[in-house]
Amino acid sequence: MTDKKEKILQAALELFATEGYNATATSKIAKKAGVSEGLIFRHFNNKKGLLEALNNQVEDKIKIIFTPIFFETNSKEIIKKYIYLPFDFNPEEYNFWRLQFMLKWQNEYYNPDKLEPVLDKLTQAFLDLKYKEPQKEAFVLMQIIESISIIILREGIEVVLPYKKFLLEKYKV
Amino acid sequence: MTDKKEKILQAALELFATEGYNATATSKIAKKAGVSEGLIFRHFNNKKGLLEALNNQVEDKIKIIFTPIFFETNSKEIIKKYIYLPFDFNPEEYNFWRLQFMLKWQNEYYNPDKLEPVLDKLTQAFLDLKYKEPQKEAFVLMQIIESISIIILREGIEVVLPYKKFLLEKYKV
DNA sequence: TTTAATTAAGTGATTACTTACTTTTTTATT
DNA sequence: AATAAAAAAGTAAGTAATCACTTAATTAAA
Repeated sequence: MTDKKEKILQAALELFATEGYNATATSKIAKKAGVSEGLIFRHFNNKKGLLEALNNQVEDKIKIIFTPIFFETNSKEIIKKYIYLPFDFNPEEYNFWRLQFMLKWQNEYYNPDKLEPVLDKLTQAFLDLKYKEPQKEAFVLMQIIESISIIILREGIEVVLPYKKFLLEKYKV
Repeated sequence: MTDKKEKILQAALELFATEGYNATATSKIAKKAGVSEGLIFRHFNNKKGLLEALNNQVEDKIKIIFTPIFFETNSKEIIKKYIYLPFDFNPEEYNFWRLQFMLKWQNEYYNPDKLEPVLDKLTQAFLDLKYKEPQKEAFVLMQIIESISIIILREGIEVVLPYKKFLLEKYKV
């Protein structure tokens, strides 16, 4: 990937994540990236291609984040590591995840199955820990962690920092 | 409010909630409402005015939804009624709430204080029920209910219907 | 010397919004 | 109740600005 192509992606991500996809003009992206507007279309065909290039990174990033959990065998550790997730987000990637969460509202990009393996892994853990309804426990915990992720991406981590300890104690992990 | 003004608001709400605010052209709203485009600007000054007119309804609607909870004195009933909330959403108002949740991603319209009285009421209930950290319990429950609300608005109520019973039992209400 | 990267200057289509005008409703006066 | 005047509701046909995207030429790299 050339230097300028990278710059374009970076500028697009920042603008899409803060102003929204439709509100971001390609001219603005070019200006921010310090390139001519035409270069965007040489490298990415059209505006949508830009968004898709950003979206193509999501599977890799999800994999990176969840790999330590998938390799964990101790049930309490699985839940513990999962609770840690949003608090360990790399701030440099806030924009990336912000965009992903925003896109959930555009049906075209919404795929609820993406996190099914995670649900399964958590369900196994709750089952092992003798929870009565492990699948539902897993689902609810995922909703809590998703909510906290969203708050962090929108308002920063400070507001929800106390809930790390609270959740760890609540689930006794 | 005249008949056509109402039609414009209704069309705008539907389009904003499904396609997004920026992706919706005023010409499209006029077409859907069956009025001339100019009438939109006569009644609402500009496109943003349309959005603000819709947003002005939110305080009233929040009040309507939460009033039964605020008048409840029995702590278990408070939590019970709160858990019921998303499952009792009026489908005719799905678009309205969908738009509200979408707008949360645009900083301009995001106000986290709006639900503080609800947090207080739930905190009181958890305190009364001898929970160790009532304020945090209230916060987490609110996140769960918000997540479930979002799923209902995006995918329909069927997917999360089993969690009604599950949550009621989890909180013993 | 061929290929790829890059740009400046366009393009037609669409955008939010305006203007000038007509129609309908409300108000005031006989 | 009838009528005239004023105000509000509504429309058709614009407008300039901006949009995503293209073209033709230039520069740099392989």
